[in-house]
Amino acid sequence: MRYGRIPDEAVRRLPIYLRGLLFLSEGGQQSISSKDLADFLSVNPSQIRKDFSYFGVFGTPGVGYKTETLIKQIRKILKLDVVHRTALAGVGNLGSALLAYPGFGVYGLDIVAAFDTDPKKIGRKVSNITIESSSKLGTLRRRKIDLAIIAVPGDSAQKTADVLVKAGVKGILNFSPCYITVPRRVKVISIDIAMDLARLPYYMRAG
Amino acid sequence: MRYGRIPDEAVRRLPIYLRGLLFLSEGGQQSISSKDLADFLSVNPSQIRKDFSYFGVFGTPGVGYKTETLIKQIRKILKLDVVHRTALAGVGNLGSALLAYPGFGVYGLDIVAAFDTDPKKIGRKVSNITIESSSKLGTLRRRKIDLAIIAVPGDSAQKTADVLVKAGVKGILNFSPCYITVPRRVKVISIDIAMDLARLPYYMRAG
DNA sequence: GCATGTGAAAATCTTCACAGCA
DNA sequence: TGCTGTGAAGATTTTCACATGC
Repeated sequence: MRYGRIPDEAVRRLPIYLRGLLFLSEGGQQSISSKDLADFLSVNPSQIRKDFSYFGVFGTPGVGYKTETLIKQIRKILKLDVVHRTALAGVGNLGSALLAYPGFGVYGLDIVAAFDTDPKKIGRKVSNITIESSSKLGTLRRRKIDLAIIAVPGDSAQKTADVLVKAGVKGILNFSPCYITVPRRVKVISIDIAMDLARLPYYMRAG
Repeated sequence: MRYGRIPDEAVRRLPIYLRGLLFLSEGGQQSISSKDLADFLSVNPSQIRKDFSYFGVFGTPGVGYKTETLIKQIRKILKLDVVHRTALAGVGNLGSALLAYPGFGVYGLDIVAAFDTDPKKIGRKVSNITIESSSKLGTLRRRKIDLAIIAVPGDSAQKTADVLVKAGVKGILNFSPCYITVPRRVKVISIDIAMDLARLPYYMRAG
């Protein structure tokens, strides 16, 4: 499936394309050109074609890409064609919101377990998931859970990551405002909400 | 304050540097070299020096940067030296979590108002903020609120953005899974949580 | 004719390497 | 000596432009 070196940026854009395609495919059009998609997403059409070519995704000259096929191919490249069982570590305000978040399903991601250290929370149900003790994180491998979301306070983020890695998790989405160190085989994507907000004022015009 | 064209990437890194500096300054060291900071953040020291130079931030050869001064300068560049009053649109699960989120204060960002369309929510207090009707969004300008967070469902995100822009907001942090169109003078930064998670499986090793 | 796929060019971003100063 | 600031080199990414195929 790989065609030479693939820019990380291209991987980052693939879910954007997928989201746009899913939206546009609801309109029922059988095929879509790179220009159609580019206009919709406000990006450059060549960029889209080049990105697709990195992954060996090809369309029909003079026509475009078959919408359904394209969606399937992108899903397959991103390994979203199989459901990924995901665990949540830390069921505070943010964690609870993530459990209720409706957007994951679209991408074949399913939060199937939630963990917290607070004894008061353990056993409680949030969005149909029963909160378990963090001491049970070791069961993840047996339960075929390969992704995890860290939504614990910063000071315990690294410790949580260590446990998750030991439990066989292969990818971590980190919401804590901390840099996390893991073995190279594990991928971490970090979202620091405050840091994104912190960039906004810079772009504000005077007045 | 501008020294020639500044890469967007440099702006994106500034809050990362700031976060690291705040952490390291707690240790009490008066000055810090680009290497110290780079090691701590796992980045390249030249990158840091070059980034600083874009903004006219200079250190002392042979010594480094004066920690306190550096923090102040970065805050000023990012316009975080004045408090930014921020509004939240949409007090669902995610919105509530954001209201409770402790990380904004560090960057001088303060959520001072929350809005929702659900009559059942209006008047209720969440994290000490009384939820107001979305019909009151027009009051933002008078209340000196210049930033906003969109945490409404995707299908009303654009409508909400339109109202916010009309109400004088100059920057928007968008959590809805939608592309939002605004006048050029307004900056939008979007965070699509599911999309970030969707990139993870790609990097997973087989097995 | 129309839209793809792709080398080549352009633009951008990162790292190097070193002169210069405390 | 040690670390900065910065031109220049290198690496990467984006865009162009056009030959190719439907």
